[in-house]
Amino acid sequence: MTAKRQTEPILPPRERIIAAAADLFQRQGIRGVGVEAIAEAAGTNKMTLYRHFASKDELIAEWARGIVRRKEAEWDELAARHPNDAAGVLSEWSRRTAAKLAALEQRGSMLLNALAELPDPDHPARVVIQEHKQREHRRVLKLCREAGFQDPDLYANLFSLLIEGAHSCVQCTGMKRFGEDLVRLVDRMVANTPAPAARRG
Amino acid sequence: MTAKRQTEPILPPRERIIAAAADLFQRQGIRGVGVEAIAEAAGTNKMTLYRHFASKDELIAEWARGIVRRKEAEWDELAARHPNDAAGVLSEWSRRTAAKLAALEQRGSMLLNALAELPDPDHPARVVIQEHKQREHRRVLKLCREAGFQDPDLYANLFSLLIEGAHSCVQCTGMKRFGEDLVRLVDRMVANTPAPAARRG
DNA sequence: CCGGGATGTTACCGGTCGGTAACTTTTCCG
DNA sequence: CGGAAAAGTTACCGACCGGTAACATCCCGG
Repeated sequence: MTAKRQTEPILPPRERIIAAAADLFQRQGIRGVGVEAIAEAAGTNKMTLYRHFASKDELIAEWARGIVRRKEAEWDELAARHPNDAAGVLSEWSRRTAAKLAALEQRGSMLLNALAELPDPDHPARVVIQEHKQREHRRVLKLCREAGFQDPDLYANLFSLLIEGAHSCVQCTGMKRFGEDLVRLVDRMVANTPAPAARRG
Repeated sequence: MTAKRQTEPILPPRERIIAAAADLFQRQGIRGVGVEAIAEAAGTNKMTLYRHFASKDELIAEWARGIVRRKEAEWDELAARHPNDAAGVLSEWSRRTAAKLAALEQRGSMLLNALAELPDPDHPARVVIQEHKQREHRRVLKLCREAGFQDPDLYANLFSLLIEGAHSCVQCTGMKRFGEDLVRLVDRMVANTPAPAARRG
């Protein structure tokens, strides 16, 4: 038995800690879970956690940075998959969002939840998330311009309101089919481009 | 000096406690403030707090019940002020929402924030909020039907997505004019009623 | 094989948390 | 005025929080 337990993935502790934190944050909330529980769930201990992260707040920020990184990579990938089709990118993004929201019931976007749980405007995670939201909105605005909307700012805000609203609405049961209706509404919005500049099909 | 301090309003402690909790919850988050701080901010002490509320969770629930009560009263008042004008009610609601969101910068809806901060599905405040959200969505759906939309379910979801999205977006700086655009979008939606049943001018 | 850095273990720190007991003071009303 | 209910005061409880010190151990590359 030289190999202790290879059942556990051989991921380095740092990434196991972030993965465990992501899981616990989602189920119990960021402030509802202690560092000890995170370390234990990661199959390690508090000391190792503090060797990799200066503080719990920094761990939270790093966890948020990972989510942001993946989200922006997905935007990039989507733009590459639909070249010269800004409307298609927006439509496909709404489709993916709806699918993701249907998968994880309750607890909408952990980025939004983190903003709600961390009111301190100087919290490292908060600035990470807000900067991401600004970049994302600029990207959406650019897409709306490329899609040829007559009022890109208005339509960019419409898109953002719909997407963020969907993330919020999953927390409240009772609103049925918000996922399908989200893509229907975005598709309807996209169909309204009067000058379908660079629309391929 | 028989009257100690009449500078403080003579509200009974119970309401002072809820008011203090509302203020602190908004500025520091629900989980970020302790009962002792709430009692002190209310000009009283922990024992009195616990004579009026069985636990912190029950205080949170009572605070949420107050918000819900006022919100539903405002819906009622709006319906009474615009009789036989469902579209006008929806439009006016978006206007009021935009004004409220502009007033309290950052930290969108405390009801949404509470859902994010209290993941436990059995938390008393959570059920209070979710039941309210269901009632509110039923009300919006009824208004959409009365307004004569061809697809009331879709438009009710659109309205909810826009409103909840606006509450979420105020947490992320950088999205400008979401308030004005919210009312523009709702008015545009309302203008789309093909059968303006009972629309008065 | 051996040495050093990365890990694991245990115990501990001060502080704060939600919640309670016992008791004193105020208030208010019959 | 009298007396009881309500409110205030102080001290305390066990549990947990984020964070650290000291030390044992493992693993891997030179």
